[in-house]
Amino acid sequence: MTKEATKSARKSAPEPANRRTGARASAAGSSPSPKSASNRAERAAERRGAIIEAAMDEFIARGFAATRLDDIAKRAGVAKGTIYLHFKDKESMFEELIRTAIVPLVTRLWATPPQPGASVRDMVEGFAKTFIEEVANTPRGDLVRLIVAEGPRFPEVADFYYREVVSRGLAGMRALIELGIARGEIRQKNLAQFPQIVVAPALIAVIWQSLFSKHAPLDALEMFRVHLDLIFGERRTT
Amino acid sequence: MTKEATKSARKSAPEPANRRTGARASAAGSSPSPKSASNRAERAAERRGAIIEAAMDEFIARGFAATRLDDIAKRAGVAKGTIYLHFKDKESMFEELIRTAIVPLVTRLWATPPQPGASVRDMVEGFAKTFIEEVANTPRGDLVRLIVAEGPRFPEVADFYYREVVSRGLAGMRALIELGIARGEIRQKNLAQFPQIVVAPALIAVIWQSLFSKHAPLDALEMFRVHLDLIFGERRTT
DNA sequence: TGACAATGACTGACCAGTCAGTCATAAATG
DNA sequence: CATTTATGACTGACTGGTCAGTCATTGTCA
Repeated sequence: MTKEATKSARKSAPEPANRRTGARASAAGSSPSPKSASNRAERAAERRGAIIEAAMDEFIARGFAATRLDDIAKRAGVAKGTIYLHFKDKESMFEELIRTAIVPLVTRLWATPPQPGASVRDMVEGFAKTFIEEVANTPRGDLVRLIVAEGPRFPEVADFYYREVVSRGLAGMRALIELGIARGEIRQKNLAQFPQIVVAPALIAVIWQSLFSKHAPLDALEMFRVHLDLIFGERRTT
Repeated sequence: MTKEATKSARKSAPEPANRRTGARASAAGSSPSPKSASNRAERAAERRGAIIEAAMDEFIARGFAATRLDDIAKRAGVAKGTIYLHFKDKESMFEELIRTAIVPLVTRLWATPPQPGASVRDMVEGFAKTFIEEVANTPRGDLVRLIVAEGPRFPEVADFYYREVVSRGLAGMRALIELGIARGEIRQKNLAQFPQIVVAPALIAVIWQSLFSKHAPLDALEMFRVHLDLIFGERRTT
């Protein structure tokens, strides 16, 4: 080791890159005071947010074990001790992180406009479109990969993910499939037993983007459409 | 940390379980015995094998960063220094490990009896059956998860995996799909563009087994059959 | 000013990688 | 063969660096 330590630059992960253009800095500024966050509680919340965001980036880039709290602190623009004012320890920080990140993600996904007149296919496709645009093709997708990666070592996280995302998501999808069957849009009745099948290409897309996209880019949305053609029958106009 | 260290028992991962029945212990006895490894080179190879196996278990259970070489050594019944007689360092050990584990895995998978008279569906189903029985429902499946987990941090591994498994596997699947289309077994012509779709449920199965099977067991093979029904049309007799 | 927030130097556990020494085996010798 | 010498696989205590978590000190708000 010794000098290896220096070789691959001990910098934080890849880089903030797209410093979330102060969006949050002002986000806290819902208060009338124009002079940024002068209020104590506000500043604290702001810091906490910065820590969470920084930690997210680092954990995604390096995984749980290889992430250093010093790096998180540096990236968040905060001293290491500050982290411990907000989180008990590294482990619970990780768990809480995932939890707080998933909720808005799922909310966002289920916020699809109901569109009463739409066909089931359109609903599923709209859902997929949102997922691919908002998750698979963005850093959020890595969150999913992170859960797959660390899940077995963090049963709490895996359980939470199963309860809040997987089981609900599959239940919702199953309902949609049953609706599709009832309406005659879907032939294959057994499909309702395995909603996973409908969702599978979405997961593939997430994994593909973070592992192989540099070797062979994947048009995830088009792939999903072909998949839907299998389920609902062709409809391509192209 | 402090006492945390003790809490979750610093034991190795889950357990060696099948102590390689003292093969070596007896070797120390009278050497003339032709059986077991009495020869120097043989013993070395045996040790190397034990290290690889132990390392595999540990890496799968804990991920790269959290795995301790002391644990690998202990599990392999070898001193830590011995590891360095066989591998340059932890990182290259990990890479070599994956490489040596994948080759036989892939070989095994492609060793499906060609069965000249079989339909394309039967071929794909046979392949899936092998995969699910030999990979998804066994510890080998965790190897796949390990690659997904560590891939981004080990570009070498990801590249290797793409070259040796993904691109070949998809090419083979594409050929099969085209055959299916030519034979009229498959309607959906666009499917050949995305062989990933055919394979997707297999990957889902692997991930499901290691993350969620305790919450809700998944009959992977049945799921795959339903998926094939989508592609080839129903055929269920059950 | 008093109370609380933030800091970052510090501690101690931990662990990858090393290396001087051991000893079973193989080769050389009588 | 029996005995001595050479080999190198194997060992595990040790080193140097790293990093999670602490806490005395310093800064800031109300």
